[in-house]
Amino acid sequence: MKLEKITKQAPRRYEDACGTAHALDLVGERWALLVMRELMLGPKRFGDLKAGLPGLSANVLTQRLEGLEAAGLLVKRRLPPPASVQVYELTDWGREAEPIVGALGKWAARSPMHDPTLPLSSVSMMLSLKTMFDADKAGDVCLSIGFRFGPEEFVVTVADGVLTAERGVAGMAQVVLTARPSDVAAMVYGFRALDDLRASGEVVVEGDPAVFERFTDFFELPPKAGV
Amino acid sequence: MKLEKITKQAPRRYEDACGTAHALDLVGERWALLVMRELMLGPKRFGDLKAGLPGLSANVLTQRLEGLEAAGLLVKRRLPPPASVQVYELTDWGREAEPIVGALGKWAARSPMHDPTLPLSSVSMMLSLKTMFDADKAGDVCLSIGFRFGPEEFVVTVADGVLTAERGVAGMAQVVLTARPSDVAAMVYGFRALDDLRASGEVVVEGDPAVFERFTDFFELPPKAGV
DNA sequence: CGGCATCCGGGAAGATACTG
DNA sequence: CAGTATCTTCCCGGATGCCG
Repeated sequence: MKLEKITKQAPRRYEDACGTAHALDLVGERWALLVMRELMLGPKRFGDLKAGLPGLSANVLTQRLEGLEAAGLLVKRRLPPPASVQVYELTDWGREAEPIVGALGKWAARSPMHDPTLPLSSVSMMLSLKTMFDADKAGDVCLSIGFRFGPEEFVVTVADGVLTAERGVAGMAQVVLTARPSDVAAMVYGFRALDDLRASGEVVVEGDPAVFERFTDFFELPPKAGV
Repeated sequence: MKLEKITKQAPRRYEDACGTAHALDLVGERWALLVMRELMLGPKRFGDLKAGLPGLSANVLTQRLEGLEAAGLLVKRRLPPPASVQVYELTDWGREAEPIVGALGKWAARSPMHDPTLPLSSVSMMLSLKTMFDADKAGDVCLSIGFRFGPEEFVVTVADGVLTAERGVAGMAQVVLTARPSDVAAMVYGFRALDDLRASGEVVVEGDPAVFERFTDFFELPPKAGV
C-alpha cells in the first residue's frame, strides 16, 4: 500500500520575483549547492558524490539529485559500455554557477570562524586553487602539477597568469603529489611545510619539490573580516 | 522557570574546510541571504525587514538576525536621537556579499521556471537594476531617475556607463516615478509599456517620460537555459 | 508598535536498515 | 553499488502573548 504518492505537494518556494530568491528556490536547500560543487569538475556516480560529502545521507542525496534534475541543473546519464554506469552531470547552465560557488568560498574564507584545517574533498581542493589563485603573484611563470588523491587524479597548470585545474593523468605534469586534499591545503595556504609532510610520509613527491614550493607562493588566504 | 537555556546546542554545520561550505554555514539557512539582500541599500528596522520579506515570520527573522550578528555580518545599532530607533546594519564584510547576491540573481534569471511577474521588494528592484544593467547599451548616456515606493525613495543615476542606485530624495532626479516595484520591473524588462501603466493610473510620472523609456533600454533579461 | 519568548503542527533532515 | 523504507529529531512557519 504505497500509493499515497499522489500528493506530490509543490516544494516550498519564496514567492518573490527577485532573482536571488529564485536562486534559493533552485539551490537553497541544504546540501544542494555542495552537490553541484562536487560535479563542477566532471560527472560523478552516486557513491562518489556521497563520499565527497561526509554527513550527507543517501536519502537526502537522492532528493537533491531529483530536485536539481527537475530544475534543469544536472542530468542523469548512463556512461557508454563497457562502463555502463550511471553518473550525474551538470548541464551547461549548472556549470555556469561555478564563479558563484567560487565567489562564495572566497568571501567566506574571511570569516573569523572558518577553519581551513578541516577535511575537504578533492574537488573542493581543486576549485579552491582556481578561486584563490593570484595572477599577479604568478607573473609569467609556467608550470604544471599533478595531484593523486587515491584513485582520483588532477592536473593543474599555470601559464601566462592563468590557472586551469581539470581531471587528467597526474603523471603528465612536471611534479606529482600524492596526498590528502587537506594536506595540500595546509601547504598551499602556509600552515604546514612540504618538507614536514614529506618527512612524516603523508605527502609523496615525484619530481622537483621546488616547483611545487614555487606554486604555493601563488596563493594566500584573504584577511579575516572585522576582528 | 525559563532557565532551560543551557542547552544552546551548536548550530548544524557542514564539517568541511571548503569555503563554499562555510559560506552556507553562515548564510545557508532559509531566509538568511534574503535578509542580507534587504539590508544591502542601508540599515532597516525589524518591521521594515519583515515587510520586505513576505512569508517570513517574526520568530524566524529574530533567529536569522541573531545568527547573522553572531557571524559578524550585521550589527544591531540604535539610531541617534531624535529617532532613537533600533536598526540592523550590514558590516563591511556583509556588504561585500553584494556581488554574490547579484550574481545569484542574474544566474537564476535564466531558469525556465523563474516568474518575473511576482511581487518584489523595493530593495530587490533596485539591486536588480544594478545587476542587469548593460553598460554597452547605455553608451555614454547620462541621466537620473527617482523612484517613490510608498515612503521609500531611491535615486538611480547612469553616467559614463556606470549605474548607481541608492536611497535618496527622488525629487532630485530628472524624472520621478511613483509605482510599485513589480510595475517598474514590468516596464524595465519589457512586459508592460509605460503608457499602459500610466493610463491605468498604476504609475505616475513627474518629468519627461521619454527619459525613463530611454532608461528601460539599458536592461534585458538573459536567455532562458536549456529549453 | 517593536522585539522577543512560547507553544504547536507539518515537513525536511539525519541515521539506520533493507532491497535489487 | 545505487538507491528505498522507516523512524527520529529538528527546523520552519503560524499564532499568541508579554513587555518595553
